[in-house]
Amino acid sequence: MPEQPAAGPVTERGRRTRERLLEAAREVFEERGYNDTRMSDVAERAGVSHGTVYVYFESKQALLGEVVQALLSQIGDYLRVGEAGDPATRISEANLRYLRVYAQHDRMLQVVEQVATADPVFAQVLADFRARHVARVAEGIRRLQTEDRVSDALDADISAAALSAMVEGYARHSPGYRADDVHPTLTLLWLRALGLDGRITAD
Amino acid sequence: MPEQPAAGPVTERGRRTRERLLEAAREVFEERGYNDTRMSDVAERAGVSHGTVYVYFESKQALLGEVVQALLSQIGDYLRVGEAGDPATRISEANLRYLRVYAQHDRMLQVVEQVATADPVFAQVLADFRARHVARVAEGIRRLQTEDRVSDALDADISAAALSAMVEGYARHSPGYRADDVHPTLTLLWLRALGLDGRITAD
Amino acid sequence: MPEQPAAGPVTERGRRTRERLLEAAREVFEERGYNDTRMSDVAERAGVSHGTVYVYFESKQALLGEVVQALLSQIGDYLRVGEAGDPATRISEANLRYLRVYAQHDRMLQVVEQVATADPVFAQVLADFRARHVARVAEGIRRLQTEDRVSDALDADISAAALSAMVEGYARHSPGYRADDVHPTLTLLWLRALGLDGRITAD
Amino acid sequence: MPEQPAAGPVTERGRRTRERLLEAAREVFEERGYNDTRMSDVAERAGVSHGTVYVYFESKQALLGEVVQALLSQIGDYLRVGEAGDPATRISEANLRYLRVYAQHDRMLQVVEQVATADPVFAQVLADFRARHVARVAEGIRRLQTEDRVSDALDADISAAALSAMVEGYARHSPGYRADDVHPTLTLLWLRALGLDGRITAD
DNA sequence: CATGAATGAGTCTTCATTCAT
DNA sequence: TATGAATGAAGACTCATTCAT
Repeated sequence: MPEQPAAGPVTERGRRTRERLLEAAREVFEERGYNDTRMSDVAERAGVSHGTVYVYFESKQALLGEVVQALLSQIGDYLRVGEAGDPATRISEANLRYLRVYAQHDRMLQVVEQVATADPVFAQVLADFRARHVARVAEGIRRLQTEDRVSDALDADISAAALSAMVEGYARHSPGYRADDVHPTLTLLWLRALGLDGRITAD
Repeated sequence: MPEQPAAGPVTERGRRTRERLLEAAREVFEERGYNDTRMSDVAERAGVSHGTVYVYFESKQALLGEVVQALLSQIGDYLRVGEAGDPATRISEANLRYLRVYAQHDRMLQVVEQVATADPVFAQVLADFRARHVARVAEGIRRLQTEDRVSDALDADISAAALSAMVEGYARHSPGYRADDVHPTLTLLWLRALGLDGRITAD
Repeated sequence: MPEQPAAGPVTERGRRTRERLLEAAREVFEERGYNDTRMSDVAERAGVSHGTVYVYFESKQALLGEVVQALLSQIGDYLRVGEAGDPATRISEANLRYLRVYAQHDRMLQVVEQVATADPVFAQVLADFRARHVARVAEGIRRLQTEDRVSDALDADISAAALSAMVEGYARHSPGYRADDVHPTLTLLWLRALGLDGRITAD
Repeated sequence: MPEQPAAGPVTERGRRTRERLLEAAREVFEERGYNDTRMSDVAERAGVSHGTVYVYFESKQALLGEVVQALLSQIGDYLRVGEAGDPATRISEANLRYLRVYAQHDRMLQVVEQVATADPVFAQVLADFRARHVARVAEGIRRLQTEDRVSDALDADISAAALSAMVEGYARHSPGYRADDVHPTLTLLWLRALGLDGRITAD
């Protein structure tokens, strides 16, 4: 009966407490950032004693790890757009979703980045997440290049990284943007950059 | 940004010590991030005693403030491109500079961002810096729109923010990129997005 | 020594759980020492849940108390040598047993001593145990002095304490000794010190 | 100007504070044992703030380390007896010194042993100290065997360990003994055990 | 009997900052 | 100006113990 560290809760009550702690942690991390959050803040927010946090999470870092994992998986799911429709539509939809989900998780993503600056593990998690996203975009661009719908003059990987960064960066640095308002322009930029906006290109 | 202590150093020796401390601070902040840097690390790196740092800087935050101020002003100067040449050339040149200077100050910029997450003052400094940059880009776009060289379908402010974010975001998330290698693709994307690449547009 | 909780276990199952806990405690105490042993370690080793330990033992200290009580009584029994035979033989046999039993319970005895350093109750238990042993030895010496087989120049109590300490101390500080190997020398020293080795003494 | 951890104090004031801390630590460790001593106890006893302790010692363990080192070196010096005089006199003198120094450092030695039970580093330090002592005694016995003044029937190493343990063990387990009172008996036992008491031996 | 969730007192340790010299 | 000794607030983490189920 060896106990794994922070083994999952067995009873329903335990499950709920753990859930409450994760939610509380997400909230408090968002409000104060990682460094300025005390474990007891999280406990208090969850309505439990501060020792209880350590029943479910090995350390502050581990707690953040679980919050981040949940967040990224949630975001990842939301971002996955079906293969249906023409490229422009798919891109448009993807951008809209990105802008929406980013607006929603604004603060928490900032916090993860903050931690990643000083912690290689989180830096890797974030880099991987981003890399997967970019890889999907690059794949799409390559397919369009095969079909001669996107110019081969563009490096698919760099373009994917750049266009993804454009949307992420816009979202990150424009606090309080309204996804539905900015989405048309961003998508238009994206499509025109790739030459997918119906214009006749010279190359 | 926090102000300097009472007055700058008067003697030459003092001036040099202060300079050494600023340089040491920049180095150590880059290596360990803000939070993980101890004032004594900075002192040690500068070859002075622990308490000496406080002779020149009121607090750790003030020290960072001065480092950042110097950094941003240096970057700002470097980024200012002349008004000469056609738009494409100017944009190309601006992007190249941005990619180069970002590569150079990679870490320190990350660190500032890290701090900005938890400190409104630095957040503002960074936001202002970015806003000035974006405003200049937006101004350029608007001028081109006036001249009918850029479609009015694009919102100038959003476009400026997005394209700036594209370059900055690419630089930020692509560790070890070579400015000269990625620059053509990024500039091409930018120009095509604005319709400045010589292609005949449909709108 | 702390007393047992309200009453011993009533069911057979309870008796077995209790036994398992005692054995687990002995093992874990030996492995990690008292302070570094967590109650949950004991529970885990015994294959029961965390809280179960408190069903049978009032506290960590009480648990140790029972382990020690069992240990000392077991050792005490083993050490009791019959009155038969000449003194030299009896002493030889006693030493052999001591060396053997000490080797066996090496760690646990160290642990008790460790605790005794900070806990007067255990210090007393240990002192009493030792005192009983020494008293028996002293009694033997006094008898031999009465019979003029041991010089009156030796203080019986001090000698008893010293010779007992010699064997115990040897055992304690010579990790991995082989009882059968060192026993002859130790016994010889003991006998000669008392003048029981057949040599003609001058006094 | 790389700072070694806990670099030695530079000023006289620092030297004195460090000294006071070491003395305070020795006292408090003796009074409460290692585990029950809080760093703030030491600080308080030394009349400084609790943070100051960490200016001079890296950790609680390191602090104990220094106390022990000082103690053992002090004891070691005191124990070294000159080569002058006949063996019996030298042994007598050595025992007297041992009993005296042990009585003096009673508690602290116990504490070290307590810690050694759970900490291999201290266990080693103690073992080494003891081994050096025993080695010196064994060397003496071997010399006497060469000169035919001690029987070859005795294993020199075992005898040395045993007789040393006899004195140490007596000292350890007889709280409040008076060195001058018990010394004659202990020395007599030692000498007779080795056959150095002027009696004619049979072997 | 057994479980495991919950508690909270207890401490070490860090480090920005102050200050006497 | 420079030093380095001293401070003390702050916070993560441990674990014996309790208790509702």
